[in-house]
Formats: sequence, structure tokens, C-alpha cells
Amino acid sequence: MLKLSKKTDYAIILLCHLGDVDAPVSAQEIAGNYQLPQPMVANILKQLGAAGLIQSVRGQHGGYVLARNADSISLSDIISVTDNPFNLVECAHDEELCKVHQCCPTRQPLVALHRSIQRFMEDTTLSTIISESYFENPDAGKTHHETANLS
Amino acid sequence: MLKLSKKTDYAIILLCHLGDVDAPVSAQEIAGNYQLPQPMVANILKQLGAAGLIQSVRGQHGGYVLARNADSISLSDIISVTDNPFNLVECAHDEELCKVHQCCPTRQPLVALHRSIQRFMEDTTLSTIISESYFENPDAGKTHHETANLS
DNA sequence: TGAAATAGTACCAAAACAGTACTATATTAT
DNA sequence: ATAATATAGTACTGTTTTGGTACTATTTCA
Repeated sequence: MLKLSKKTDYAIILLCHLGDVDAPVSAQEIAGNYQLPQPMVANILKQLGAAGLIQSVRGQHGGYVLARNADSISLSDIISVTDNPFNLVECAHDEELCKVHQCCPTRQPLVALHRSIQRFMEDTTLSTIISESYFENPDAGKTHHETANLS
Repeated sequence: MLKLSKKTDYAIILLCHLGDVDAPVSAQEIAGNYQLPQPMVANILKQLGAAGLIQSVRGQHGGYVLARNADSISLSDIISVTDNPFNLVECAHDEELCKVHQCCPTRQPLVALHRSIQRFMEDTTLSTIISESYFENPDAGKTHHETANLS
């Protein structure tokens, strides 16, 4: 289905939160804040850490902080970690995967759609997301947010 | 995952084919032509028929023809039938589905992405696809195509 | 040394996907 | 008439993905 996975959905929320504070934030803290399943949140944070999008601080009072500036983390980066590298159609990146690229009636336009989406996701950064969410909700800068359930 | 299902992939191929000929084409004929699994092709055609995108002709020498002009069948129409109505995030259509739309940090930008993709899929019609595929491959008008495997 | 955190996996149930199969009905050629 | 060739409708199944849990080890600080 053409839909973001919950994992990606959650990841965006977590990253938005991290982009919003300076001190390390723990998995438990975020999970409690948005009422998301704690083990899931922990796992996603581990993955985001392994991918280098966030940095971990171990030990008591540890947690996670963004590894780079919010405007250098794109939606595409996030999806690559929590979903997979985006591929609307398999042949979008590797033309040879399509056995009949010589006369495939659908490749050209689908690859065009793929590129269009890809570009959008590269242009949309965490800071875009954060600032847009502020626009919709002036209170979002507070420490406490409510449950979120998007995708 | 953010990927087209095989069903949608096949559906586009089938519709392209139907948009290319005037006489009714049978499921068997198309399946053989592209070397796609015949029962799948048959099922997809049934679905497309039930949805009103194509018209069926029963009995011997029966088959399917497009129910409307190729430029009035959009990618969005197709995906609605073979995948589901497109929903990048659940709250895109029904704001109330998101329990915290008041302070959800991700809704605004994701809905923007949703709309952008949605619009692209509405603007891309079967005739767009067919003409673009011709541009890539001048031989595509022939009766016989090779196996296609996109998504 | 114990509490609180991350690190790294391994696991599991439920849903979606890809594909098959079967029965019924319609149309046409013979 | 009836056999052949289609669609119509629907139910089924194996595999993969998704969503979520659990466990063990390690790090850090009070």
C-alpha cells in the first residue's frame, strides 16, 4: 500500500521532539509523552542512532539528541532508515531490474512520479516539519505533547 | 512500505494495453502477452470492471475494453481500485481520525506531501502514460509486448 | 553497587500481499 | 442443442511485512 508505516510515522514524531530540545531525551520519556509503546520507541531510536541521524548518550540521565542540524535531516533520510530506501517501483533505481525496460509501457511515467516524490522528501527537512507544525499549533514548543497516531 | 503493489503495477499495464486496441481483449490474451499469471490478471480485470474503469463483453470472443476515454482515467483512479484510496497518513482525509490533531507535530507537512502526490496521480492519466511509453519506445504500439515486472 | 539508560538481537502474532481455485453465468460457433 | 470460450463472484492459501515484545549485555552516574 502507498502509506507510511507506523515506524516511520513514529520516527518523525520522535525526531521532531528531539529537534525541539537540547538535553538528551530518553526513550521512556518520549514514549510517555506521546503515549506510544515504549519498546517500539526504544527500537526506533536505536535504529535512528545506528543510522547516524541521532546520537546516543548512555548511562543514567542518558538519551538521544539529534546528530546533525534539523535542516540537514530530510524526510527521505528518515524513511530510508525506518522503511527502506524509497522505491515506488523496483526499476526506479536500477533499470536492469526490469526485464523489459526496452518496451515497458509503465516505467517512464512511474519513474517520473517516483522522482517527484523523492524530490519532495529530500526538500522536506525536519526543520520544515517542525516549523510547519508550529504554524499550525503555537503551543507545540512545550515539553508535553499528546498522543499522536498518524499512519 | 511506500511502494506500488504488484496488483497496481499489473493494472496499469493491462489498462495501457486496453487503451491501445479497440476490440475486446481477454484476460488470457493479456496474460500471455506479458507473461503475467493468468488468474491474477483475470481477477484484476474483474475488479477494474466492477469499479467501472473497463467494460466487459461476455461470451466467446468476449473480453474487456476501456469504459471511458484514456485521458479520463487517472493514476489515482487506478490505485483507488487496486490498492485502496490513497492515504499517505490516515488523518489526511479525516482529521478527526488523529486523536491529537490539535498538537500533532507531523500532520501538517505530511498532509502537504499527501496532497502533492495525490495531485500528481490525478494529473497523470492513462493517455499520459501511454504517450510517454511511446516516447520511450516507438515499437510499443505492436500487439506483442514482453514480460513486465515493475514493482 | 544499584538504578537508569542505551545496544543488540531474537522473537511472535496479526495483517497484507501475491497468487490460486472453484462454481455459476453469458455468448457464440457449430 | 451443445460445446467452447469468455466473464462474475468469491473463497482460499502460503509467504512476507508490519507492529510490537522480550531478553541479555553494557555504560554511566549517584
